[in-house]
Amino acid sequence: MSEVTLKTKGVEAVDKALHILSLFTTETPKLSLGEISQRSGYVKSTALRLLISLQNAGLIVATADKNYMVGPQTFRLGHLYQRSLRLEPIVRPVLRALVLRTGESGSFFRREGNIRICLFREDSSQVLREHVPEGEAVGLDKGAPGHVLSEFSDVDGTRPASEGQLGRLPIVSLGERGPDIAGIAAPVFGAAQGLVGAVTLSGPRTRFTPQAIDDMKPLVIQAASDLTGALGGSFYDRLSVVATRFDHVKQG
Amino acid sequence: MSEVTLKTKGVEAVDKALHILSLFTTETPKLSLGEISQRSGYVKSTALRLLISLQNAGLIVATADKNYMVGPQTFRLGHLYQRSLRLEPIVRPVLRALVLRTGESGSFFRREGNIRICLFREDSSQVLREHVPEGEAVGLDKGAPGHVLSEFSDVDGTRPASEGQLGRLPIVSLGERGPDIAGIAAPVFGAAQGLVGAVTLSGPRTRFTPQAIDDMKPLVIQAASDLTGALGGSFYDRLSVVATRFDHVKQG
DNA sequence: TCATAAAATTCCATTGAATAGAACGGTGTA
DNA sequence: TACACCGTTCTATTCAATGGAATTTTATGA
Repeated sequence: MSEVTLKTKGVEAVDKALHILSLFTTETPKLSLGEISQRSGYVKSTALRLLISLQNAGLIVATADKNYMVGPQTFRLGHLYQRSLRLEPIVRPVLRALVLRTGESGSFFRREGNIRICLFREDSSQVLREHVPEGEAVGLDKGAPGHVLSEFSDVDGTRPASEGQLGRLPIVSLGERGPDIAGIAAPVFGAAQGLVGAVTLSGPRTRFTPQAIDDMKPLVIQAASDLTGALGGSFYDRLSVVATRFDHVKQG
Repeated sequence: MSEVTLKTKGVEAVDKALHILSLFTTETPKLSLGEISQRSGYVKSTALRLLISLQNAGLIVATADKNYMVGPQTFRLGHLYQRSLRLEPIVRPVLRALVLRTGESGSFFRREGNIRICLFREDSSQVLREHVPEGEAVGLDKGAPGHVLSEFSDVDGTRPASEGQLGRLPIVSLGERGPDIAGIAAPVFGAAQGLVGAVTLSGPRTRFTPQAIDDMKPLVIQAASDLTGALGGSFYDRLSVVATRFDHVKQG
C-alpha cells in the first residue's frame, strides 16, 4: 500500500496481480491461496480474483491439491526474452568450448537492476558441480560474476573501462557465494551498449587450486575477449594492456 | 470487450494487462505504444498505464527507441516453470544421448491447451538443421510430436493407451510442419498423470531416408520407454507388445 | 462415521480506482 | 515552416474492484 505509489503511476489492480506473481520463487514455487493472501497482504477474495485473471492468461496454474504454480505462458515469454537479446548463438558456443577445455561449468550472467540472472549455462560433465540453473537470480554482491557486474556497471559507449579496472581481471571468488564454491569471471562488452554481461567458470572450491586457477584465468579472459569482439565491442582490443596486466595478475 | 467475460470472472484491468503481454510473440517481439493500442483495442492512455504496471513488475521493458519488449522477470518465471515440472534432469540426458547416436536434433514437447511447446531441445552439431527453439509454441495439428500429443491426449492414470495406439508408434512426419522438415516422435507417460509429453528426433527431410528412419525408430521408442520408466510410468512395460508391433511398423 | 476446524469460494453494497477522450507536447517529414 | 503523427498528461464520470461476511468445500481427528 505505502510502497511506491509515486510518479506517473500504473494500475493498482495490475500491480497487485503482478506482485502475487512475484511471490513465486525458487524457494516457494508452490503456494496456497492462504499463503498468497498472507504474503501479499491482500484479503483472500481479492487474491482469488487476481489469481483467476492470472490463470486465464496462463501465467499461473492451479494444481490438483488446490495450490498455485507458475504456468506455461511464463515459459513462452521467458524464452522470447532470452531470444530478444540475440546473445544465445554467440554465447553458447563459447561457453561450451570453455567447459570442454576446463571441465568446469560455464555461465553467462546479466545484470538486471540490482540482481544478476544466469542467462546461459553449460554444465560440466563432472559428477560434483555447483548448480545455478538458468533463470536463477542472484545478488550482485557475491560471487565473481557479481563483482564483475558491479565493478563495470558504469561502462557504456562513452565511458570505457580504465586500465586499472581491466588490470584486475579476471576476478576470482573463493567461497563467497557458498563456502565450497569458486568462480572466475570477466566482463563482456558490446559496441555501444557497454557492459553486456559476465562470463564465468565455476565449480567446487576443492578443484580451484592455485595451479588450476592460473590455468583457467587466460581461458576466461580469452572467452570474454572473443564474446566482446563478436558483439562489436573493442575494450579488449588493447590486447597489449590486457596481456601485460594479465601477467601481473597471475603473479598476484 | 465482448471476448470472454463469462464464468467466475477475474479482474478486468489485469486481464487487459495480461492480454497486452500476450501480444508479444516470436513474430512481433517488439511493439510501439501505437501498435499495442491498435492490436489490443485499448485506447492509448489505458494501454500506457497498463504498460507502466507491467514495467514496474519487470515483465516488460521499454527500449531506447520508445518500443516495448518482454522483460527479465519473464525469464525468471519461465525457468521457475520449467524447473517446477522436474523433468529436466530426466529428459535432458536422454535427448543428449539420442542426438549423439543419430546426429539429428532431439526435442521434448509438452501439450498446453491446444498448442504444444518445446520444453527441452538438444541441437545436433550438423550445420544444416531445422530450428524450433525452446519455448516456442507450435500447433498440435502439424508434425510428429503434434500427432503424438493429440493421439494420446486422453491417456491418463485410469485409461491406458490401447495396443492399437501403441502399435502405430513411433509416428513419422515428412514435410508437414515445413516442406523440408521431418520428424519421428513417441509419447512419454507418467505414473498417474498419463501423457506427459512427446520425445522427438527431427531434421532436414533429405537426411530422413527410409533407411535412416528405420534406424532411428527403435532409438526414439527406446528413449520414450526410458523416460516413461524414469517417470514411474509403465505403458511400455508391455515390451512384448511394443517389440512385436515395432517389427510390424518397420515394415510399414 | 460423524463432528469440528480450517480453508476455499461466493456474494454484495460501497467507493474510489480505472476509464476514455480531449488537450498538450515533442519529433520527424514534406 | 507547417503539417502530421506519436507519446504523454489531465480530469470528470462511472463502473469495476474491494473487503468483510456468509457459504461451501475440504481436511482433521475422535
